This record gives sequence, structure tokens and C-alpha cells, in this order.
Amino acid sequence: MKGSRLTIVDAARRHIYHNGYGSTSYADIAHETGLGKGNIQYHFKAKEDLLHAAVDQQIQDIREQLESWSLDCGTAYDCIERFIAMVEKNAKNLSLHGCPMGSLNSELGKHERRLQDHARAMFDLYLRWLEARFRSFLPRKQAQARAEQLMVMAQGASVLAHAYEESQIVRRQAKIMRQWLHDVCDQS
Amino acid sequence: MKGSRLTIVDAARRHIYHNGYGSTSYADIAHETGLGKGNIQYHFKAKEDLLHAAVDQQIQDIREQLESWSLDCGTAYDCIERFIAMVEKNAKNLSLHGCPMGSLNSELGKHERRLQDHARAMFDLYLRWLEARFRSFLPRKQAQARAEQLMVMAQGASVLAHAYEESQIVRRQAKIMRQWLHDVCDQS
DNA sequence: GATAATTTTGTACGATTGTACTATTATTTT
DNA sequence: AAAATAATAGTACAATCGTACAAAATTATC
Repeated sequence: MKGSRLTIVDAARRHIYHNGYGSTSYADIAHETGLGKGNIQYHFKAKEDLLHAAVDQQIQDIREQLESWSLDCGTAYDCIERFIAMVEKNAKNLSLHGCPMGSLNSELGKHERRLQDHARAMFDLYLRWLEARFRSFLPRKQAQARAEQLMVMAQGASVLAHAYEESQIVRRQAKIMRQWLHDVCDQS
Repeated sequence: MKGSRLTIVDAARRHIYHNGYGSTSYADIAHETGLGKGNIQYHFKAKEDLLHAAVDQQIQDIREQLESWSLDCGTAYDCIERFIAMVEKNAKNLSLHGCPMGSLNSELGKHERRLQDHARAMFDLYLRWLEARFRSFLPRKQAQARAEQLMVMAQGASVLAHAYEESQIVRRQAKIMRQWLHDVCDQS
């Protein structure tokens, strides 16, 4: 039996991803987990705590994911391609609910800047990891720029796919990202 | 003296852009316009009507903007560059509040799909206009793809710039877009 | 100028929200 | 087993929300 706290955080992550932070209430989480509302308050006194816990766990997941990629993949090129493959694999969810990082940051950036500071850390993880891979065959300044550019493409694809509820947009952009990555490597 | 209705829609547009649709209340608009709360309800019976009116006016603005660009610019290349110039010019606002189209679509896509249908029309305007320009020197299928790609870059830049509250991200990406546009033209 | 229509305002209401609090049950510690 | 701590549930409360409605003020129409 999984601990209540973890059950709550899992439900919170899913609900925040699907409905947004502002549209996630204690009642929602209580209903979704089958637990009492007071119980959830016991584990997370304020609503902000719930978000912090959800983001923390997602950060943890991202860390493990990136570590596993670093180990699995031979070349830096393969590593970066693995990132693109992840985007493509998640095309359906991205078109249905947007990017978990991007949409949360967009929402929090509007009127919860303090909370956004935490959510932004997810971007940092991917960006620094990508930059490190690009540095295998590019100088620091260029590696930084390429990492940013790749993340821009991934986020833009998510926004458009979500707006049109059309996963094909993500797949088309993934193809473009691969071609772009190939060209970037060629030039170096 | 500007009509009350227009005053309300203007305030609604600004407030929705800055705070999001979910965090925009009748009380907010009343306070911002100095009008009574009941008055706003008189002009817009339901909150959805307020959003529809705000989106309608924004669509109108976009239409006029695109028409003016079509007239001003000589070549299709110049037209597309004008689009990039607009993104760059709005870098500060994009970093502070995100893209008015993108962030609204992201929010509505989460749990107001019916309203998103309307908001998506803003994307359609830009995409179809861009596609038409690209068709000056590209076949239909490729023109469609290029328009989508450019919009992806613009939206991605907005998301990242908003997440980091860093307008330089938009400016860097605008530079990349210009280079990209140049290359696309060269290849044709 | 009287009458009708429109515009504006203020308030009231039911629903939902985050939070606080108490009581009850389960688990651990001694 | 007894005591203490942690966990769970239910309820209460003030605040805010969208909406409904009635009265007052303004403008238009004849």
C-alpha cells in the first residue's frame, strides 16, 4: 500500500497538469484520491505546499530521466535525440494538455511569480543538461544558444498542438528538430 | 467620451492578458473601469460573453494589422519579416505576460475547450496569412509547414521568455528567425 | 414636457474556495 | 496494556465568485 502522502502528490500532479493550478482545489484532490479533505490539509497545510510537493516530485522524475539518458546513450548526439524522441512520444498528451512545464510556468507567471520561481527549475534542468551535451561538440556560448533553441521548438510545438488539439503538429516539429540537430552537428 | 461597452472590453482584454481568464472577475473589471459591477453585467450577462467580446476585438486588431502589413510591404519576404519584427518589438511584454494568444489558448485548453475554439481563431489568422506569403515562393505544402514552423518558434520564445522573465530570449530567437527566413528563401 | 427605453448602480443569493478547528481512528512507543 | 503520537475525517467560517434582480438615473422618442 502506497503512503497517503504520495497518493496525494500523484493526484495533485495529474490534476494540476490536466486542469491547471488555479482550478485544482482540495475538494478535487480529496475526491480523486478517496481521502478526506481534512486529511489532505493535514499533509499539506497550504495549497502552495501541494504545488511545491508536486513540482518537487516532477523535478525528481526529470533528474532520474536525464541521468538514465546520460548512461544509456553513447554519444551526445544520441542524448539530444533522446530528448526529441521523448517530445515525440508524448505528442498525444502534449496536444491534450500542453507541456507540464510550459503550461504551469505560463499560468504561474501571470499572478503567482513566487511559485513560478520553483516551477522554472524544471526548465533549468533540461536546459543545463542539453547545454552540457551540446558542449561535446560546440563552444559554451553556442551550446547555450542551441539548447535554448531546441527548447523553444519543443515548447512552441506544445503550445500549437495544444491549441489545435492536434498531435501531428508535435510529430512534424520533431522531424524538423531531428533535421536541425543533424545540421548543427554537421556544421561543427 | 468612449462608450462604456468599449471601455469594459479594453479593460477586460488587458486584465485577461495580465492575469488570465480564470483570474479575471466582474469585480476586477468594475474596479479597473470605475463602473458599477451591475453595469458590466448589463453589457455582458455571462462571463463567457466578456471573453468572446475581448477575443473578437483582438481578432479585429489582428485583421487590421495584417492588412496594413500586406499593403505596406513590397515583397512577401518583407511581410514575413514584419511579423518577426512585431515579435521582437513586443519582447518586453512577452517576457512579462507571455503571448496574448498563446497563454490564453493554453489556459482555455485546460478546461474551457468551448471557449478555446474562439481563441484559436487568432492563431488561424496569423497562420493563414503567413502561409499565403510563403506561397509566393513555395508550393502549398511547404508554405504551410514553414508558417507553422515560424509560429512554433514565436510561441516557444514567448513561453521561455515568460518563464524566465527575460526579454533577451525573444530577441535572440528573433535573430534566429531572420536567419532561418533568409535560408528558406535561398533554398527556393 | 411626458413617456418609454436604455443605462447604471447596489445588493442579495447560492455555490465554491482555502483555511482552521475538533473529534475520531490508527499506529507507534514505552 | 497504557500512553502518546500520527493520521484521517468531518465541519465551520470568512471570503470571493458568477449571477439575478430591483431601484434609480439617464437618454431617447414622441
